[in-house]
Amino acid sequence: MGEQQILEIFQSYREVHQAFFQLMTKAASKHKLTALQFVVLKVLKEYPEIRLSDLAEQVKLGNSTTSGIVDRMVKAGLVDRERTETDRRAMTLTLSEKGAALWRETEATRLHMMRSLLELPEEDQRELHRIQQKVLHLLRKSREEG
Amino acid sequence: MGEQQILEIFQSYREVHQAFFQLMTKAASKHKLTALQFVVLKVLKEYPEIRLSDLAEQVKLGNSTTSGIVDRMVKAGLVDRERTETDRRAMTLTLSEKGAALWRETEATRLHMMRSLLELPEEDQRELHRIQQKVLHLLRKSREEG
DNA sequence: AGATAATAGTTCGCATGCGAAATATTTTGC
DNA sequence: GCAAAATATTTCGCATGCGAACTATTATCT
Repeated sequence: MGEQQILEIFQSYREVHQAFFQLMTKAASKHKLTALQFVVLKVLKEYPEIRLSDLAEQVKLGNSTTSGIVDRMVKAGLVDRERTETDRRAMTLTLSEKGAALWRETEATRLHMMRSLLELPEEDQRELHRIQQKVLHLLRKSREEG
Repeated sequence: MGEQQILEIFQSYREVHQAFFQLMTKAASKHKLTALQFVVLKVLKEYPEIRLSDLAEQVKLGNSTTSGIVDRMVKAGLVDRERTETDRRAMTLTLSEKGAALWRETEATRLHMMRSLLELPEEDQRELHRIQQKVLHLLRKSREEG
């Protein structure tokens, strides 16, 4: 596989990633949310009282990035952010009343957004997952080796 | 495929994309470049006198994003940006002497960076490409349908 | 217990990334 | 040939995204 092919894979990943992101952005905007706020809303619904670092882990983002996203949601009144009782370094995140209500309103939008994606055959999903893991492994190995 | 699986695919794409990006960032930083400057350097080498919109097309980015990237490269003295003779709306982009020299210096780094990636079997590359196209198609269809 | 190390979040500086609006130029319609 | 539409790029506002530096708190080591 030559340099050209590698660059093409790199760009094809960015294309798919951005297409995904734009699809979610469009869906989220119906509720005056951003794509990541849409995702965070779901995580907070599933994991009440989650810590910021655990949320970051869930959404596969760095701490500082997640902190910013949460901060904007707190300012918008969607999330309550309080110091954790048992560890006063940490923050406990919970959906506010407004956030929980908004989550319920987004359900139809979520299903509608996913409609087309459901068409990807199970077989392809498995293959995609398998190769993704392989690629991730190679990339991480390469990164470690410097 | 449920909502959960879709979100997982979305995140796995972001993970691979970011791993790629970080690998390139690390390689590029050896020459005091960013990942995208690294890519643009190569495109400008291959397509001298390219227009900004054609460069944007090549790297799969929007015009405004590409404009910013090029602007920083012009300020760094790597790229010459001039009004196109035949169409004074457009800009013609070329590597400067400094940019061309830097490009030559990056060759070893490029090859080194790609080393691990070359291990992905041809079979997997083809499968990956096939499924990527399918996913992209589904995403675009979904986007158009609103 | 007190110094030291580790951990959790936030803030900062920088670079993407987009769409919308603005500017300059060219093309089209009549 | 001139008004209107189309096109190329830049600028703007906003939201990611990262790592490094900073603050506050907790854990560890002796």
